[in-house]
Amino acid sequence: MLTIGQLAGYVGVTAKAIRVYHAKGLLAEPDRDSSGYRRYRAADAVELIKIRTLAEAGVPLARIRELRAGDGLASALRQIDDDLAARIEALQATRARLRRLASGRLSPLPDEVVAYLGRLPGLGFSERWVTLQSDLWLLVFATHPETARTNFRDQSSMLDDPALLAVVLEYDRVHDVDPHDPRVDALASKLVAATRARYGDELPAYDPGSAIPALVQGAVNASSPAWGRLDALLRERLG
Amino acid sequence: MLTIGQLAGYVGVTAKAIRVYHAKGLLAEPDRDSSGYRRYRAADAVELIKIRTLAEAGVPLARIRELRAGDGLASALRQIDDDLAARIEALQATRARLRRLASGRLSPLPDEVVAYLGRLPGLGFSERWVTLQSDLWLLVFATHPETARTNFRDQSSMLDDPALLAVVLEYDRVHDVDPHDPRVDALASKLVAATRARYGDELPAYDPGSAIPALVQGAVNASSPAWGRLDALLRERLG
DNA sequence: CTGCGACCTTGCCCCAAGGGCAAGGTCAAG
DNA sequence: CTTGACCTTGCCCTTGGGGCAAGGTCGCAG
Repeated sequence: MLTIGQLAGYVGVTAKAIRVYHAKGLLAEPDRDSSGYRRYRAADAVELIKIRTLAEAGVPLARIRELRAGDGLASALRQIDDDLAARIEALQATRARLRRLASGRLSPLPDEVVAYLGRLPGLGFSERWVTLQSDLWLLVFATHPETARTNFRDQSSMLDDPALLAVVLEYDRVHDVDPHDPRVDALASKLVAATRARYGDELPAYDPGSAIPALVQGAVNASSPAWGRLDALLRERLG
Repeated sequence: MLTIGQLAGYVGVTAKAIRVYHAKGLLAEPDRDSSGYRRYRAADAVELIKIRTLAEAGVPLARIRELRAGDGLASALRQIDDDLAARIEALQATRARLRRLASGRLSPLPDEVVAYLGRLPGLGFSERWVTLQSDLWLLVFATHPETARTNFRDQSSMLDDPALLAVVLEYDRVHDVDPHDPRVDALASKLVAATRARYGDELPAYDPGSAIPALVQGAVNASSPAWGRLDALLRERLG
């Protein structure tokens, strides 16, 4: 007949854990010897091993108790197995993300982006615009390292075309006007035309599984009612 | 500028979690607007994504804070990655164990073992012996389903040889005698002779990575001083 | 202007699955 | 007989939040 410490040692758990299983009704309390010590038999070890197997699979203790009481065991086991498979996959995905986090430089931004941001004030952009652009590229480079550079070059090259530059500058400027000012509507038309000229009917798509475009646009819209309206107009007209 | 709920929604966490990260010093408190609401910028989203990536990898929040404060980041990330790999393997092992638990019948014991246990009282074995045997095979079948049957047939077939049966019966009987009674010593000699005759110098080995033999023998020894001494003598002479 | 519902704020208590410690009883060995 | 290693119960501590209360705010509709 085993003491609690021996049982714990053999099965590889702590005595405290065994007491917890007793307290939660997972494992039946064994008989006590004359001095009040719990005395276990090998059958208890079998039960304990089963409990640990389930617990290590991440099954909550309360659920383990139910399983041991009632039946429906087989289907529950199948579900636990599926769950376990999902968790393994999730961990592998996390691991991949972590690798990217480790390899991608954690320091702020690529030099070419820093240079781009430095040019903006000289071209007439507001400080607010610079901050917004900095935030945007920070986010995009952090979350889509593979495609960020291509996207960035595409976007930043717009400043080399004086006509496009003027449109973008106007975007910056309408921040503070009334949302229903006719300039907002006019700017929307110009942006639609410029976009069609640049990309045709095939708009460049971000990773559809990502919330980043929504995040960026949400931040932009929230900072000015005029920009919010502008965004609505563009959505409507570009479909 | 984002509110806490928007940030939470975009990154896929709850607002409460973000507040917790603030409280634990993981994420800097952002500026408040005029009504006291927290207002976030895209850079905060980047930080939050990094924090979540680490948290999902199982890194404790306290550790994440240290990592973000001090450096030694690269080696820490490598270690976290190793850790993650280990956890994935452990889960896969657990899954395999779970499968065995599901496929192996959970109901007590194979019929042939039940039949064997039923024969024991008629052969002259004590109730204690029957209990012990039941416990033993329960454990062995639960933990070593592949080899249990072979082991069991080997052991149970001993009862078919009248000479061996007598020795095993005597094992049962010496339970209550004094450990230094000469019968213990004599029985040890008989057991050594019988073992040598049956197996030669090559003793049958259990899975060496398992604690089951120790568990069973520990339970046996603990139940009687005479059996404890018998075990010591056998180890000495066979070991 | 006044709702209304959806948001935000802080503060508090609650959960799982034990860990750790205290205060006392027990056991085996020297 | 003492010592050290066990055992007993009871209580508080931890992690990563969840949930609720009580109150302040927001934007929109009537």
